[in-house]
Amino acid sequence: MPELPEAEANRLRIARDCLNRTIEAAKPGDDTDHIELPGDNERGRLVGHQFTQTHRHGKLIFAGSGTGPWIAVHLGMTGSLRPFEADDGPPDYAKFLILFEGERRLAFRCPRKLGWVRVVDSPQAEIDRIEFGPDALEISRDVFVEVIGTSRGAIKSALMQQKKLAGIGNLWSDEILFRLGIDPQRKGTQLDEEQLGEMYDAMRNILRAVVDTQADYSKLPEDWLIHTRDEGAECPQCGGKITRTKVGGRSAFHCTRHQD
DNA sequence: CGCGTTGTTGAGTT
DNA sequence: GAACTCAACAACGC
Repeated sequence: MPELPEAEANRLRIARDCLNRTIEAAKPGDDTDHIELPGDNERGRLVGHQFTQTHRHGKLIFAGSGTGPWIAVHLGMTGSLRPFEADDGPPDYAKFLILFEGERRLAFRCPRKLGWVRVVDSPQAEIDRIEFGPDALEISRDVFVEVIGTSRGAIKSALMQQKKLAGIGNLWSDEILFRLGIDPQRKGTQLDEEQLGEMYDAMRNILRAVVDTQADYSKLPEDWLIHTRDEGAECPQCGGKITRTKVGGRSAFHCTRHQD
């Protein structure tokens, strides 16, 4: 589930259903080998506190308060946050559970165990520790142009580097380049200032649009790549052919006719 | 059964 | 030495 818009949709679920309720317990779920979760001490720190605020930076999700500890959550490839009622039971693959007063609970689902949960002092402390760059929806145009325009590697890889720019992953980097007609292999240093400015605008417009749907892809316009990410598919913009290649070790989909 | 996977990391290379 | 590349990680679904 997880790039910036998907993380934002998950953050919203905490903000909507899990604030201002005293935490009675926090505990690991089933089959938690090889996944990073808070230990006894960290879990104990949460008890008796409430979450009163949430925050997101790139793909990182936070919940906490002005006076207590925070949780930091990274969804990995397949993670999600699910508020639920005690009567309904936790979802499958729940790896971490927070029990609030009353019946409300929060589950961290993570079927493939590439995500993690930490107890931290503040969002900023964790963002600094991980050395993530500016959030993709917060970064200024000037900084974006500088950071991406000086990247010597593939433009797609540059957009996905969280230390340059936090929040973009494989799907939305493809969508941005598809919109602009730029080949994912092109180098950042080959793009002029005008192209970089257009990229900044496209990035913001695309991420905002996905956030607005709460990452429900079926609500996105038909001519987006997201609906056609298949080898050999017909390009919804120009009728060209969608091709899968490898860029920076990841699958990249692009139209061989209008992206160059 | 083999392959691919919306993420990151660390070792190796330019 | 910074920037970059790539295989590895875990485990599920097709």
